[in-house]
Amino acid sequence: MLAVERRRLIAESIRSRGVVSVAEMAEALGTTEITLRRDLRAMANDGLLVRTHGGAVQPAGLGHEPSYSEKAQQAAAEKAAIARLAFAMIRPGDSILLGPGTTTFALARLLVDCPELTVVTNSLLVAQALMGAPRVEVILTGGTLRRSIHALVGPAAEESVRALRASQAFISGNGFTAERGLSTPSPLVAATDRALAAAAQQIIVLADHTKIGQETMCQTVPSDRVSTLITDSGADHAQLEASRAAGITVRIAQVGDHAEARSATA
Amino acid sequence: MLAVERRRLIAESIRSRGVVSVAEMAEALGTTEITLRRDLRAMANDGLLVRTHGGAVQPAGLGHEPSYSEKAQQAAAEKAAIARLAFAMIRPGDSILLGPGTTTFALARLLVDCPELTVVTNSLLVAQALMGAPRVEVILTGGTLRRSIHALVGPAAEESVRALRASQAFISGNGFTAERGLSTPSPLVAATDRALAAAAQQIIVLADHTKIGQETMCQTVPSDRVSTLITDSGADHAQLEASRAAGITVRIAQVGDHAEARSATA
DNA sequence: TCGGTATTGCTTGAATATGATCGATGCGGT
DNA sequence: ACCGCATCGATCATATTCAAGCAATACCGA
Repeated sequence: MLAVERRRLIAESIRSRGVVSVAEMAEALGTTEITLRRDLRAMANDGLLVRTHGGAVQPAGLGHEPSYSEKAQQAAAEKAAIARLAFAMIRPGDSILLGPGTTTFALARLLVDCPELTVVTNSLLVAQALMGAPRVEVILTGGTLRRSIHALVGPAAEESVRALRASQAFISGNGFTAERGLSTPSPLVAATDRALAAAAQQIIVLADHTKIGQETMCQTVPSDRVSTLITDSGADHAQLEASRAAGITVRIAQVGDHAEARSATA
Repeated sequence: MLAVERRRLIAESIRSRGVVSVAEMAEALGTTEITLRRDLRAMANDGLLVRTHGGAVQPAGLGHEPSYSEKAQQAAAEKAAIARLAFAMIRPGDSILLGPGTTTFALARLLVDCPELTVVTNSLLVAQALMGAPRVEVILTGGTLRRSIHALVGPAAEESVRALRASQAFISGNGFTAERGLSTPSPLVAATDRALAAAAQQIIVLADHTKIGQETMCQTVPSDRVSTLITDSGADHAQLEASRAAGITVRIAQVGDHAEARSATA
C-alpha cells in the first residue's frame, strides 16, 4: 500500500461521506492509526481537509456551499469577544448604524436588553436578532435583498440612509488594511456600506483577525474615516501598529473569559 | 461517532424541526445526555441555537417567532388555499407587491419556484420566505420595524414605495366589509398598507373567512379600489354578495384538494 | 554490498472527550 | 405557596485521541 494510494482513498472517502474517522479508516486500509494521523496531518496542511478529534471533515467551501450559519461558526468566539467590546461603546439613547455581517450580528444579539436605543441597519439578521428587543427601535433601510449576506443593498438602500444621521456606525467587511481601510468583494455591497458610513459621525470597524491584512476588491471606508478598529488578539501586529500610526484607535478583544467556546469550531 | 458529526446532526435536526430535546437527541445519537448538553452549550455559544430547559430551539434569525407561528396556524389550511388561488393570478415576469400578514406569507412560500419575478414587500417574513428563491428579486421597503406583524411601517416605508409601480398588490388586513373595504387596527400599519395599495394597478385582498364582515379602526383600502377578493368557503354570503355588487371579483378557495396544504404551513 | 533516506510502527506523557455522581436550580402541578 | 420531578452545572474518574521521540523495516542509488 503506497502512501499516495492511501491518501487518494482518504480523499475519496471524505468527499463522498463528508467525514472520516481515524480508527475506522485505519481498519479499512489495513494500517495503523499513527500512519493515518500522519496522512491526515499532511493533507490538512495542504488544505484538503480539516482535522477534528478522532477524524477529519471536508473543508468548508469544497463540499457544499458554506451556508451562512456555518460561516458564522468561523472564529465565533473571537467575533463574540469583539462584539462585547463594541457593545461597551454604546450608551443608552444612542442612535447607531449596523452594517451586515456575522460580527455585527453578534453585536445585535447583545443589544436585546439595551434600553432606549435606535438601530438603523440593512441586515435582515440584525433585524431578526432585535425582534425580541422591545425597547430598541429598529429601522431597516430599504433595498434589494442580497441573499448571500442576508442584507439589503442597491440604490434604494443608499437613498434611504441619506436623510439619516447617527453617532456611530458599526461596520464589518471582508478585509482591512491600514493603507486601504475596509474592503469587500462586491461593488454593490461596498456602495451600500459607504452610504452607511457617510451617515455616521464615528465609524467603528469590527474585523476578526482573519480579515486584518486582507485586501479585497472594493474599498468601502478609507482608513482616515475609521475612528476605531476592534479586532482580536490573533491579528497581525504590523497592521495594527500601522493603523495606530494612521490615527485609528485599535482595541483588542480577549477571548479568554468565556471558556469552551473554541471547542466546537476549532 | 465524531463530535463534529454529532453536532452537524443536531444542527440539521434543529433546522428542520425548529426544536430538539436533549433526551430525545441523546437517544437518537446513541450518546448520553451529558454529552448532548455540552454540545448544545457550545453550539449556543456560537449562536447556532438557543438553549431552553430540556432542549434547544432555533435562534431568532432562522425560524419564526413562536407566538406568530401559533397565530399562523389559525385557519392555516384556509390561508394556504387562498394563497394558492392568489398564486394562480401571478405570471412570470410580473412585479408584485406583498403586504404583511400570514396569508401573504403563505403566498410567498409558493413563489420560491417561480421564475422571473420581482416582489416588493414590507414584510420580513415574506423576505425570509423568499430567501431561498434565487430567481425572485426581492425588494424590501425601508421603515421602522413593527414587531407584532414582522413588518416595516412608518413614513420611511411609505416614501420608499412612492417611486414604484407594480401590476398587482396582494394585501391582507384584520377586517373586510363590502361597505368600508379593508381595515386594520393600527393607523401606522394602515398608512403603510395604503401606500402599497397606491403603487399597484390592481389590488387583490387576501382575507380568510374570520375577517369577512369584521370592521376595525382604520380603513386601508376602500371597496372601490379592490379588484379581487380571495377568501375561503366559510365566509359570510351576504358580505360576498354585497362585494360582488360593488364590482369586486370574489373568489372562493376550497380547502380540501391539495393534500400537502398543511405541511407547507406547519 | 553498503550507506542513506523515507516510511512505518511502537511507546510515552499530555490533551481532549466522554461518562457518572451529586448538589443546586428551575419548572409544573396541586 | 408548596412540593415533587426533571433538568442543569460542577467536579471527578475513565477512555480515547493526540503529538513527539525512537526503533525497525523497506527502498534506492552508488
